Amino acid sequence: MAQPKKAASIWDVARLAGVSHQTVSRVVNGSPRVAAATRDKVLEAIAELGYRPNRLARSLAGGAVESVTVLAADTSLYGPEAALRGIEKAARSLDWSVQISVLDPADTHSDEDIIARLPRAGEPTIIMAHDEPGMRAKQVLLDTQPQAMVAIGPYTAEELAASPWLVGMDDGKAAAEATRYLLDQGHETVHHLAIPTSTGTFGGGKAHRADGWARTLREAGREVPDAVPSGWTFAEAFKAVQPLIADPSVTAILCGNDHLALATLRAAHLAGRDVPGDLSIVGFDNTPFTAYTTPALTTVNQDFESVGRGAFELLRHRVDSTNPRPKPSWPDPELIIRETSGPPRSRS
Amino acid sequence: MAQPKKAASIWDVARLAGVSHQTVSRVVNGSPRVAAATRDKVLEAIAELGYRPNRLARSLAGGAVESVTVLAADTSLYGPEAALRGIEKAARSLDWSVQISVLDPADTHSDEDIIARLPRAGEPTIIMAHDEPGMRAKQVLLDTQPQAMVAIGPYTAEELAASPWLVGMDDGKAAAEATRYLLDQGHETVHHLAIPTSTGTFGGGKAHRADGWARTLREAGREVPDAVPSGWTFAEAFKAVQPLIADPSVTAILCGNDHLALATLRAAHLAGRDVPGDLSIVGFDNTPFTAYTTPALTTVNQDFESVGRGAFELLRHRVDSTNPRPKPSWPDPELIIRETSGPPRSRS
DNA sequence: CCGAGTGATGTTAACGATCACTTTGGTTAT
DNA sequence: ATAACCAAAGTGATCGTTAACATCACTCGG
Repeated sequence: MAQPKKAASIWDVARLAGVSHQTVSRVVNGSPRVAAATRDKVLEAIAELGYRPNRLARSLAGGAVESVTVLAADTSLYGPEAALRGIEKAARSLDWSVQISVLDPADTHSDEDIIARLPRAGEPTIIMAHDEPGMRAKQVLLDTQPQAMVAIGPYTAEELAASPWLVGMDDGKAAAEATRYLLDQGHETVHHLAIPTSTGTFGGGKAHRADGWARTLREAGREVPDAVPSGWTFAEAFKAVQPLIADPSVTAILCGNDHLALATLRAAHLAGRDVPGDLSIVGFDNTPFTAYTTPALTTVNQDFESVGRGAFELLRHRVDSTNPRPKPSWPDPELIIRETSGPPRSRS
Repeated sequence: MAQPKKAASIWDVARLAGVSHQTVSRVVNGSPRVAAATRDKVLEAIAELGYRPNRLARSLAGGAVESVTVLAADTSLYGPEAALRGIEKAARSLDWSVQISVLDPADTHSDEDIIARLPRAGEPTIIMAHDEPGMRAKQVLLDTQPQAMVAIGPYTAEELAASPWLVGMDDGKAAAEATRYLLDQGHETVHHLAIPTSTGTFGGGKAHRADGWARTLREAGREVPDAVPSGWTFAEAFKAVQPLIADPSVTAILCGNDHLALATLRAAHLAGRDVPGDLSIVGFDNTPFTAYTTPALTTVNQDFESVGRGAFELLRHRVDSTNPRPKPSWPDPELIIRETSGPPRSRS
């Protein structure tokens, strides 16, 4: 206890078992070419010394890679969190180790900063490119080690097919579905409270939520109101949505995610607007809390976990092309209709 | 591109710059004993080759440690997430690298499984011991490498003082404060919907939420109803709380966290019980969404981020005792009164 | 009875960095 | 002029592990 005795190495085990270190290595890695008696001796020594292999040394020595680093910023959102779970599960089932490194959204990381997150050059990496820091990180890794990276984000089928390092879902399609549903309910038009990545520097891709929304309105020959930009937090959303809430001609708001939707619901309640009578609100992501708000939020469910799984499979293929390339799949979004949406109350 | 050309090593840089590998090492690590001209040559070579030091090799060679691994299970709860942010910030500001390894709550990890999470024996580790898998992990690490671990969890001042590897907050005290508040509002007694760790195998510590609640009721001479055990999910909480909702004599429920509180609020609404008229509900943790539900949740705020920071400082002390031992501090819990609590409606 | 094959081990050389020394020159004090 | 010193740079060992190759003792077929 007072003596922080150093951890046993493969050599200590070898000495105690009376064999060479290489034989110990063979036992540890389950090589078949070890006599049963020897194996037992070694295992005994391992147990006695409490030996555990040093993963750093192992991968330095060029052993199998079997480790992924996930770069993510905001893991408090349900989508990324679920995708992460998918990656974890897929990786664990193959005995890969998974490390997560969190990018600070406030901080603007320099390129070196981002690269320094990786334990070594060429470390297999999955990037959650759903927000600004993630998209930055994607660019940096793309320039640095494109062969050992995969990014998750909102992309169309074409984009996915064109870029061998992308995995994602077509958020635009999902937004289109939600918008069409609101139109079908009889709303004149649908307003949009947009997450930061749908607008500004990084936004504008056809697979983005705002794009799917606008496209659908145009196709239906409706007026396309300006999308209202919001920050990621409840407080920012609450503030940003006020003009929409105050405007009685607004009867339906599609929100960029469920957090924005909850803030909108709250704002509507405080302003005395009835939901869904005066105003329909639709969220995005099917975050667990949405089923338990009052009224319960209508939202769009997407299978993030399977996207995470797909990202891991693709990474495995890219790192070692003997692994099969998973066929790109975009899980179909599913609209979950609950209590915050319905037909507009007919004007008197 | 086709050629996944190997990453440049320190030797490649040395050769290109016409110096020894050791000089390159000096430049990279900012040693003062390098001539300016040499430094420039080396930096140029580094830039040209896109060299980045291999962290694995570096820590193998016995360089400064400067890396923490955080073991956590459920990071979707606000508390752990905020604590993690605290660790991240503290670590980054000293240029330590942080890896997170997620324990699967469903899976019962074997001891080796948990240990295998660490990149090497002796890796400095912080464990989020707020749930079952975390508590398991704490035990395992305690047996394996107590000198390089710190655990975060609910502990009393005495427990914290006695165990040099613990950091935490006195949840019992916080629960006591919330319970006293409800009693002061005039409620006969207060019921408790408990998180799994407050009951069962791991529960029962004096710093646990359920304990603070029961203690306060006893001290006030009130009847102490059985705590109602709940799982972690909304669905489990919703189901578990039904008997309390159905019982009209129940006028106040203290919930083990904000998720349970939201489920309780939803259940009360569906059962037609008015909140806070018929029923007061108090949550725990001040999860961001609590300010935006309708009615907004009364809850207990705790400064998780500073606990995370404290954990990192303590770990630094334990790994290298020349670093000062941070004085244990338990940030004071703060009751945030919003709209789900108040005096009971007087019986007619 | 001998050479080839084979299964179980040992030996040596990386891997990419740091650490503890050693060497090389040029100043400075005596 | 010479010892002493110092800054700048190099050399070799080392960290814990795996890969590649070498060795050794058997067994087996001809």
